[in-house]
Parts: sequence; structure tokens; C-alpha cells
Amino acid sequence: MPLRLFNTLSGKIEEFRPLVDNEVRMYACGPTVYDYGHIGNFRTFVAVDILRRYLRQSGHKLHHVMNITDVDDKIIRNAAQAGVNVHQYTAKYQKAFLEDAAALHIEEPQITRATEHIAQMAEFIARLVEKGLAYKTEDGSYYFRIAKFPGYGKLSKRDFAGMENGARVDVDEYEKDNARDFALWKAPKSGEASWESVIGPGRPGWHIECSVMSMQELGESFDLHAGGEDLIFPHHENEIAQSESLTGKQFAHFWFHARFLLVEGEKMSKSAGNFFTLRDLVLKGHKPSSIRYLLASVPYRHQLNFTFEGLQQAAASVERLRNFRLRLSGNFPDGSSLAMTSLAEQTSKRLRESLDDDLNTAQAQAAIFDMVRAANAAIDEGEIKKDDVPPLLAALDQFDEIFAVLNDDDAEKMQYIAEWANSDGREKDISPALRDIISSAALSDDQVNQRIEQMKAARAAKKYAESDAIRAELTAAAIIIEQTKEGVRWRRK
RNA sequence: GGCGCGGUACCCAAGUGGUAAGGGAGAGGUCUGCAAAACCUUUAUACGUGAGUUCGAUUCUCACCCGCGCCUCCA
Repeated sequence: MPLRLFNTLSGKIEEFRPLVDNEVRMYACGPTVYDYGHIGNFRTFVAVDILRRYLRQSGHKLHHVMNITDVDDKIIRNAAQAGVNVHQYTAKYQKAFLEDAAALHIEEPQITRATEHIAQMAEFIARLVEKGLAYKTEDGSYYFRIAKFPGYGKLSKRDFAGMENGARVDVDEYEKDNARDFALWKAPKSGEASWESVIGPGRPGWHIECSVMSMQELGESFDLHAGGEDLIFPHHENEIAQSESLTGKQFAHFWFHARFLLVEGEKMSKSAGNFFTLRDLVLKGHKPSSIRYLLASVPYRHQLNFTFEGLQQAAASVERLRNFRLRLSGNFPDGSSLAMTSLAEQTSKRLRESLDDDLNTAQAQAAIFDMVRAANAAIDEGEIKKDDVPPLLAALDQFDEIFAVLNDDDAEKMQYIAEWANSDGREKDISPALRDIISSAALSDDQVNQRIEQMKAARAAKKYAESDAIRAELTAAAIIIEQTKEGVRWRRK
């Protein structure tokens, strides 16, 4: 069964098929780098990452482009306040964003930056003006004339017919022909960043960068355009207007939007005190894998209630999956069992069906846990054979190619953020929990294995006091020991 | 006000016109030198409230209550 996705443009769930062969060209709106990324941002980026990963797993080739908006009003304002130029100001946050995304195992798409495409944007605007689709105002700004694009409102399902200059005309923008006309290019203001261009000095408006960069990289028509739900209007609506009126072709065919999340049941906001960057959470001791798992556990079109209790539950879920994989590395008798082979097959099928169904990640999780429980029970009963392990691992891998939480590099990623906190004046925010997790990275695998050999020897000699002492020592170093029938296993806290 | 989404057990959360996935937490048990892990049993006469359609609704319709989103650059 093919992938079915909700398309904001049609308002329906549709079968997703690329325009050309098996190659998907997708563009995702990335961050505006004026601050550290918060978990709301990352909800969207995790959703897009899951889409990206699943498209690939489904056999598609992928050309995935994401922009970084490194110039806008807020950046200009903040940079001015900080007394640095725009590039200096954004460099820090760009770097942080990419690090945070990597901590969450978000695969890095091809990245394009607004400030590297100023000339192309100006040319694009010049072409719009030539066609009478845009106009220049007295101060040197340029606006798009929405009256020239009859399809305006088709994405956000708004009817702008008859909406002439209404009551909400912005007094600062009296020069516009219509209140809805949006800025393509803003004339320079004194002391603000501005660029010379074929259409005069100034800086680009917000929407133009995505039209220019997406078409440059992906062509005038491409498969899929993604972003947070807030971008539907006006950002994506405006991209469609300026792009399609210029090329006469359909811009993106599929529009994918992730819903906003709630934090502790309320809209996240700084004033409500429930505003968290990824780094805030890591400093409190929450693992990136727990955060990713929680963000991924609610299908992208549903409102996700992000809670600290949920974060702990997610951590427990991830741990259970990791324990299971560890358990499969034990020794089992030769042979294979029909039950396990078919369990793995069924699970693989359920995973595909769940994700084909508009990326139903909650159902995919249910499928993998059903398998884990059944396989664990089989291990307890001694019914698992050596040849059952590869198919079970394959199903687990199939799951993890999408969810990406099984490989434990949490301590490493968290250490990175702790180092940042130390150098950024936030060392006081490093929680004991974070210190504890990081400390588990202090011992190397070899060192741990060596101590475990000593522990095993003591145990074999029934010197329990000595064995327990070594275990306690490792526990104190945030290494968790499990002594089982299949041998001694260990993992980092 | 306009348009749209949602309200499922202690928490998170799938789902279906025929009587409720999964995870976490709690309780009891099995295993075990102890611990950990794992497994088993158990926790919704019930899916916001009221009415309607139907042989039958949590699932469809309507009303109401509550939460949330967009409607000038917040993912």
C-alpha cells in the first residue's frame, strides 16, 4: 500500500506520488535564527524528519532542502541591540540549531540561507514587476499585488474576494494598493542592514526567500513543501501567490503542516512560564532520545501535550526498547521457530501500514511493543532460537530507521550541551541529573568490561560481597548492571 | 466575529457503525544469592454533556460545555 498523507492544499488525505519517477523533491521551512530552538520548533522538525526518513524507507530518492532565515526584523533588531552585525548575531544560533537538531537525530537536509540569495531574490522581484505582479512604492519598497492572483487563499481556505481595503489597514503601509498586498522587499531604514541590488537598496521580505530558494534547488514545480501550521497563512499562501503567478505552474503539489504542541496543557509562552528550549530540558537532565520519542509519539497532525511526566514515560519506553535489543544479543540455541519468524514479519507489515496511514506513529509504536512483549515472553520460555534473532532485529531496525532512539549517544550529546552551559554563563543550570548521566561517559567500554569480568569471577566463586561491591561501584558511576541467564549485560544510565 | 482541530482509564495516547491498541504508573505474582531486567494477572459496562438517526454509536447528525489553532512575519 502506498503512503497516504494529508495535503493541506486539498484538505484531504491523498496518496503521495512524486511528480517524477521515484524521486521526491521536498522543501521545508527551517528556523529563523534569532534565539535557541524551543521544543515547539523541534516538534515540527522531528515531524518533517520522520516524513523524510519514511519516504526514504519506502524506497524514494530524496532531495530535501531546508532554509535558514538569517535575516528578518527580529534579527535586525536584536543584532542592533547587541551591537553586532546580522551575521555575527545569527552565527551562534545557527550553530546551536544544527547541534540541537543533531542531538535529536534529525537528519540534516541540504541547507540554504536567505542572506546568500539576496541577488536572486531581487531578480525574482524584478521579474514580478515586469509582469505587473508587483509594484514599487515611493520609499523604495516592493509589494506583491494579490489582486493579480485569483487563487489567493486556496491553501488557507480563505475567501478574499470582496475583501477590499478593510478596517484593518495598517497606517504605516498606506502606500499599498490593497491592505492584503505583502512586502517583497523593504526599503532600507537608517542603521539597519541593507543590500544593494538590481531593484535598489533594501532587504528582502520574509516570503520571497522560500520561493526563490526552493525553485532554484528543486525546480518551478516540486513535490512537497512542509512547515509548522502557523505558516499556512500568510507565509505559504504568499509563496504560492508569488511563485505561481510568475511561473504559471503549480508550485508545491503537497503541503505538509505539523500541528503546534501544548506544554502542560497550555499554549507554550514565555509569560506562562512553560517555554522551554531543547537546551533547557537537557540541562534539567532529560535525554534527547526521550524528547525525540515523546515528540514522535503523537501523530504530527494532532495537538501534542508535552509534559514532564510524559517525558519520563517516554524515557521508560525507550529504555524498554533498548533493553530488548540488548537482550537479543544473548546466546540462543541453534535453529529457528516459526512463531518468531512470523511475528517479525507481521510486525514489519504493521509498521509499514501504520506509517503509510498518514504517518501514524502511535500505531507504529504499538506494533513494535507488541513484538517486544511477545519476543520477551518467548525468551523467558526458552523458545527463541538463534535464527530468530536476525528477523526480530530487522523489524526493530525498521522501527528505528524512523524513530531513531535506540542508539544511545545521549550522554555524549548532553555533555556537549553541558559544555555550552559552562561557557555561556549557565553552569548553575546544570542539574544533578545531568551530571549523573554525563558521568556515565567517564568510564570507557573497555574499563567497564574489565570490571565486569572481575565481578563475574567473584560471583562464580560465590564471593557475593566482592561481586556486589563491584556492582555498587559501577552503579555509582551510572552504569547499570543486569545479571541474567543469558549472561551479564550492562548499559549506561 | 469568520474558518478549522480536538475532548478516550491515574498520566500520555491509537482506533472502529456491532460493544475499547500501545506505553507509563499502581497492585499482586513468577523468576532470581541479592539487585536489575523480563514475563503473567489486574486497573474504562465505557470513549466531554444532552438529544437524534440506526437492529445497534465511542465511532454518523444536531445542540451545548470545555481546550486549542489561524485570521499582519510564533514551528
